[in-house]
Amino acid sequence: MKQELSQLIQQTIDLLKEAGKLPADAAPKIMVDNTKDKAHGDYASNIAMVSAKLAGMNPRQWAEEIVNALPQSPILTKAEIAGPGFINFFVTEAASFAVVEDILNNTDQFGRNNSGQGQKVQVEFVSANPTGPLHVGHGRGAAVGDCICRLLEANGWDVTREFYYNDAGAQINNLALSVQARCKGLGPDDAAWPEDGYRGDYIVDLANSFMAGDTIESADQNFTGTKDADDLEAIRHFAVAYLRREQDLDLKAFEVDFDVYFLESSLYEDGKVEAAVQTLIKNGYTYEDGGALWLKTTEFGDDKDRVMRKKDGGYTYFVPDVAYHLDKWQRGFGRVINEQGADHHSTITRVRAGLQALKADIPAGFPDYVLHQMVTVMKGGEEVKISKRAGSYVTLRDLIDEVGRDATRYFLAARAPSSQLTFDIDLARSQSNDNPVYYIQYAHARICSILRKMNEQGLQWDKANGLNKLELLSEDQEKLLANALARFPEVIKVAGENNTPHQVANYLYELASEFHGYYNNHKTIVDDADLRDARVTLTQAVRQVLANGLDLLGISAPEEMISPEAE
RNA sequence: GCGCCCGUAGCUCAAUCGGAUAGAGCAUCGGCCUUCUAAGCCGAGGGUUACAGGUUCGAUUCCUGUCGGGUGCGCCA
Repeated sequence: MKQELSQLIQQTIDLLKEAGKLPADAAPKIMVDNTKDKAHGDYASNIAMVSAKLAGMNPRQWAEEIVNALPQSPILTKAEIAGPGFINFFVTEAASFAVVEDILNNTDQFGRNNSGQGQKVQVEFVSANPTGPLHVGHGRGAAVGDCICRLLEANGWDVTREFYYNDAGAQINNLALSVQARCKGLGPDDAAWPEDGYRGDYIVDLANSFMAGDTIESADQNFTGTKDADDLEAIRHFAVAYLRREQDLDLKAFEVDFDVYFLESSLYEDGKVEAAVQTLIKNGYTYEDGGALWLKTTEFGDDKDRVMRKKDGGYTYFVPDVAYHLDKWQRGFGRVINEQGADHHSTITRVRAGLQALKADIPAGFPDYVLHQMVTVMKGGEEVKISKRAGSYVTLRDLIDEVGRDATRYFLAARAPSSQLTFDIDLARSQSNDNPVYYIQYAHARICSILRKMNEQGLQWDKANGLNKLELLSEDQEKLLANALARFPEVIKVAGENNTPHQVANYLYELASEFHGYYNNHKTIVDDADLRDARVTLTQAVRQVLANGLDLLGISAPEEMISPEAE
């Protein structure tokens, strides 16, 4: 609808140019918005205010010129000038309800577009170190990252989901030492306990498993505990495999799947780290100082240069990161999005600087970053800081166990990533009107129940008849519902462009609210078969959009709700 | 000290690349269950959008500064 109106305005602008009332080279940006107040019509445009200067008139006068020049259109009943110069469009019932047929014809494809044109995009998210169970922050990354992927797919992109494992380095060493200490029966309070060792209960389980000779089957390797507490190398491999499996199970419970698991260690094995370093040296962006090798990141906007190779000969973490992102680029991903916690912010400049210094024709802004802020978990009015299993943090599994997958996904994805998030466990687990997840799902279930109820009464929904009789929908709320449905494609587009899945969540809440209001005020199963078919048809369109939207969030669309009493 | 994010109703948050009278939910108060699921609906009160300037037809949104909260600032990852 907005598209049609935009075209109409464009035609009008062209006519006015021909009439000499606008400079021929004027190209004002045409915007058509939904109105917030139905007294302002169905849609509004600010075109007169934007282009008044070009026409040398005040906005209201100019709006009149535009309205007078508007060509006849079958979708328009009238256009009014209001406020400082808005043009308010009132569209016909037929035009408003046309979206219903569109939805029912396109079913699960409705709202999607092909603006990505099948181009490859890679999204890296979660990327937790295999040193413990996933925590809430990883959960937010998983929810936001997965929703971003779903949005990109809905916008026609060819998406690869990737998880980067830091399976090398000091943290893993620390992990191995911690497990070894547990294998030897030591606890965090013992003098011989490794400094900064991992203290969580899962380390005990891990040590027991190793000493029991368990076999760990993870995605790409099997490892059997050697029961030898002195074999640190065996412990290291076993621990990584064990925790990778644990994280995989967490992600599975969250229904987040990855296409590629990329191991940091493979960058060393394949010589890609060394190759990147040699290129940086060759390009003249490095120097030695104090026994270390430095990268001149200041030439690319950093506030100081960074050490690449430490005095002990090892590389700092961002060096394999640079090699990794070069690899992404070489794999043909013209667009890469990294979803990670805001505490990794400092890496952005370094990685981008390193990529530029490689002189590989990588665009300066590559890759894109979506950073999410911290999550605070509340329960019983108090902040929850620890879980038994992990010790120092709340795990993703804790949340899923407490409130379920759907609610966890919703709450972690329903806020702008750049905002700090308070996760209220009591709210998320409440099966009541307080809880937006259930509110949206309930709207979907209610619509499904309409068909069930009709079936019980021996009535059939005649879809074709319903589509023919949409003109019978004369209630204000019906038109508002249709206008809300028509917004869905734009929500997908905007949320996809901005990597803001929370906009989908907000939209669904609004749509559900519109529906509940309509449902309570107007009976759907009425005696008049034509009106009944028309109303059922409208509600089925609502159901379809709710289902499509919930799918974008990775949340189920139940056909009926389990009543609280049944639990 | 420097970088980044944030500051909107008592609380949790929205506000469609700058649009009309800043919206929801919770909480508070008042209505609605012989009627398709009351897990719901309708209504009321509640705001100097932290503060001060600037840009313009118009600012919660953009710019500058101040204050406040968070986070990062290692030859750790």
